Amino acid sequence: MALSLYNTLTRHSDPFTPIEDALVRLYTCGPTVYNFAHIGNLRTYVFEDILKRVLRASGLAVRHVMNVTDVGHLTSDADAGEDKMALGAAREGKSVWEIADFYWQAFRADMQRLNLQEPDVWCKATDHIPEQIALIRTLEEKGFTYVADDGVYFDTSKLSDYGKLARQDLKALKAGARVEMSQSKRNPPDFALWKFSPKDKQRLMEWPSPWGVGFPGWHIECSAMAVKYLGERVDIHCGGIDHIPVHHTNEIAQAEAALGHQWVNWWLHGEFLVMAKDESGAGGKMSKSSGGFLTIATLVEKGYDPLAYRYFCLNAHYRQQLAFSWEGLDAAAHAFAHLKKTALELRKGYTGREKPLAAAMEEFLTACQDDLNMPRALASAWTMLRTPASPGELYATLLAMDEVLGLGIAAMQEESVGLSEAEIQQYIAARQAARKAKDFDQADAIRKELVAKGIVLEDGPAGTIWRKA
RNA sequence: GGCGGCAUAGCCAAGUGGCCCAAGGCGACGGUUUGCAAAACCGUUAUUCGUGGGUUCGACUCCCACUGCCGCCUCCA
Repeated sequence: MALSLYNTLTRHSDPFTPIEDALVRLYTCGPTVYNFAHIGNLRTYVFEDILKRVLRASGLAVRHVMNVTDVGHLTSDADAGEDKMALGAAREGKSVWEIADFYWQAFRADMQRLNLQEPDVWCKATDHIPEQIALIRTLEEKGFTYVADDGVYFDTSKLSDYGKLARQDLKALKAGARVEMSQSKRNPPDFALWKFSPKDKQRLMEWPSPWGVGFPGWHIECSAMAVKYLGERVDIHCGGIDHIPVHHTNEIAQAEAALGHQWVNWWLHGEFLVMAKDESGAGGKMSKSSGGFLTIATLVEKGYDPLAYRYFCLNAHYRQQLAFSWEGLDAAAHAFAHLKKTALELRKGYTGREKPLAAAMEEFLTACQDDLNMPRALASAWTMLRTPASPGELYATLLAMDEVLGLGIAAMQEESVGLSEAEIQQYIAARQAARKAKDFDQADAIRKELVAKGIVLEDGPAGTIWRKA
């Protein structure tokens, strides 16, 4: 059993070994809580959940830390742009703290609906201002910072290996720069560790610091909290692929400058969900300005089970862009419904004593451990369901696989409808009588009546059963 | 403009030198079943992997060119 993971740092897949034998220190960049998470954001969290489950299925314990970014960072680089949290607060007529709490809870609800296991530690940026200030002080003492008129900056020219994660050529970066560089920065890639509040107005969120009243820069929170909760060395740090060039690059810079040694061994990044092109030609990355903004709530309104979206994500590899389309989601929803029906059927023959089929499990786990190849793992699950074995064994195997898949097999229930079981049985009996009398018009009328109530009848060898339409 | 990635059946998507005349799912079609259905099950659905060259005994898999699409370089999962 060998787990291999693709490391952005080395650009290839390597056998994974944790620093400490049986404990994996995992840090995943969490949400900025000023709006609902869209399904593109959520794809990354599904990938991280799979990672966690595969680590556990590989016999490793995991300590998982996720941050909540509740400090109002700016909508664009440097001094331009507005505070995202303040924007949200103004939009909804609430305080920034209410906004933060509301959207954090909304995020947790989304996680629950997608069967994402919660982290062991949730940490909010605003609860860790002293830790962030302490980290900036350390950097200052070591000579990595400078104070400009609008904040304290990290001097990237002091690090010889700045940008190693993104493998960016700093000169090329300068040449291609589309953004005007903040006047106060010495080098284009320099980034703020602490920003001062504007002199003419009070910010909704600000704190005193040795350098003046203000708020922490965006990158510093993750480093400060990761060190606090996971120690000076981290096994795996994850996030979306967009974090490679800026956020994670800067996290590495500040953390390694402060610690004086390599900080994270494995960087894993999830690719984007992109919108399939529509007739108007619109498509690409999901964002508020273009390409639509779909949330779990949107999917539920349209009648999809959130887990159908999880299944949809599992059908593609996490390092591959996944094109979202309603047709694609429909296909996943059908597949998921089929799986559910199969599981409920197999469960009838399950006593709780059956063991998972060893060969099938091995094939499944091998796929999971090959850099989380869930499409292959899922394929092996479908193949397993066709192997000659007792329903109980198949169900036991499916349950074991679901430890990783997280499709909620054990919790699946026949869906309830408006009518009681006894009432439905009366309809069935009446139709049965009509059928016996060869009065098929009457039998079909009863069936039609039930369809109108959302119930479908199916005549099988064991009699007539019903299910929700 | 610079950097990176991708292109596999109607759709989604694995595979990345011989096990591939290419996994799995969805859809479609045919069959079993049914009073008719539905569901389920069985079968069929790419001799071929964007196009053109090259390397090799052998390429979907490596190299080059071309075409198309996407992402990053700016807050961003």
